[in-house]
Amino acid sequence: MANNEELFKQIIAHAKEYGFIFPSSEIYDGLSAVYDYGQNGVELKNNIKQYWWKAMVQYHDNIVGLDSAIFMHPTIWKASGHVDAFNDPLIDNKDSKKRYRADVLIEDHIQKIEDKINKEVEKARKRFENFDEKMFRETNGRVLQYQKQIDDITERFAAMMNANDLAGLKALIEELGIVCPISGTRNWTDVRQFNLMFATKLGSVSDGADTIYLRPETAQGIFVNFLNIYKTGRMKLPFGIAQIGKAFRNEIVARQFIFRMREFEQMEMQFFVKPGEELKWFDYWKQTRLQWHTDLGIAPENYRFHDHEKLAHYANAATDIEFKFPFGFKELEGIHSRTNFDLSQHEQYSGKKLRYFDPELNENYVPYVIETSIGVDRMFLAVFSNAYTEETLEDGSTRVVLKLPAKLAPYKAAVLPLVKKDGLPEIGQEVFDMLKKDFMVQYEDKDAIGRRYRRQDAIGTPFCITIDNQTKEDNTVTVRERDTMAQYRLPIADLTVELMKKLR
RNA sequence: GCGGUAGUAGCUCAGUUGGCAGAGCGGCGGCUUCCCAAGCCGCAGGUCGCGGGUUCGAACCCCGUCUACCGCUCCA
Repeated sequence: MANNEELFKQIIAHAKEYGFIFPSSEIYDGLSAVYDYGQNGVELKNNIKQYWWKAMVQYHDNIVGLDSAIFMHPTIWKASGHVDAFNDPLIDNKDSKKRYRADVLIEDHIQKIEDKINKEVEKARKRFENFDEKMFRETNGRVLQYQKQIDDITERFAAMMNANDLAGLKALIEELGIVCPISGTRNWTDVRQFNLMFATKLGSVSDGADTIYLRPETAQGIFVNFLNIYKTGRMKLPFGIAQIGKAFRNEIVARQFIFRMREFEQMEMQFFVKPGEELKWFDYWKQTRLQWHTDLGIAPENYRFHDHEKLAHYANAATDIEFKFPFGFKELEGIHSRTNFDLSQHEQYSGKKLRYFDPELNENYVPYVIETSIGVDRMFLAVFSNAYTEETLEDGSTRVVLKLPAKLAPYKAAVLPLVKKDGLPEIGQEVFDMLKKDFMVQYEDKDAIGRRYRRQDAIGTPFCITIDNQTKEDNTVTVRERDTMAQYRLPIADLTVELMKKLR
């Protein structure tokens, strides 16, 4: 495990040293869990997005794209459930260092009192023949006393939750004598609210509802545009809407480099299907998405499905594609069967009909949805950490090479005159000018050739094109492959076509 | 948020008891070189994470703080 920690640190250091990822605001001491993508990182990231967009939008005639705004009407987040779900009051026990949801602690306490009532009922049932449970519950003194406690607590608890009275919740927990199940003490911190949505203010929304949120997921932008795209695109079920965009979550703890950031980017596709067909399509997307990953040439054993046992309230099936990161298998992509929950919620909150008219059945209904959702940054980390390789060569020397899938590499080729004289740089410039129209290419003529190869290895450039004296005679160049270091000669005129072939 | 560990040049790291802030690699300008880093010459690059305190004097001691990594916790 220590080895993996060391490896992860080296990967992070490499990402910085070679212009892939920098800590945000670094000259001001940085900003926790925010990162910037540097000159090579932005290329790799863009290539990942393009690979996804092509696979989803370009290769499916029934999937279209969308770029919805980050700002959205605040009611959307009430409809989606995020306003409530992202507002948990949390409290820590200072002795056990464990954190709990304050509302859950109180609910558990209420449950304990209910258990006591049930015990009384069971005792009585054994004692009396012709036991009338309803009568007993309504008349037994001890039960009534317990029930009164429950009613009191529930009433005050509900009022506090509605009023967002955090100090009151703490007082209630202390008053009820709730102890930490681990430490057994009542040594609690104050109750704090962790709202996982970032709020900001918009100038003029009616009725003082001027708080708006930075979206915590891109999916809702798709749902609220369902009708627009269905109508204007003349879409027929099943069809999908794909979107790539930033999302923001005020994570309590954001950690592990770019794995969990406060500002991150998602690639989401919502696939609308006929009710009853959702599980068929769920399986289809499960396989299709896994295929997308393994098509990159990354070993399949780095991936596994993790099917959810406990489903969210809106889902009737869910799985994660997990990837073997340097710190273990973690979620890379989620595939969820979200039923018609989201569209139904938006129907209810907006008062608009979000329905599909099915010409075959001659009736309309709210479509079901299969969601595929992958984090761009997590994909970046998966590809990057998988590519990072330290090799010892036959002659005992070492090299660090990023074995990136060629189509994702920041630069596709480097043009390198073998020496900086004899007219070779001039030819190199011509080759560079020819290739740059179709590919990201680098030209470099400083330092010994071996050193330049190593530099290109370190940023994952799959091909190095070397100009030598023979080039002047027959217009051929050496192509050197990154992973094998094998070399072969090609006519300059064939370079573009050959590169295209290799990058498909 | 709690605990542990760390922060000195772009990177990796030395820095003795408190006494002129260093090395290797890398970068830049040259030289050399016809195929895989560590040949030669030269140059640039630092408020020792930040703030305060102790001291004649602080990279070093004390306090605070920020950031990162690991563990706990959280993750519709």
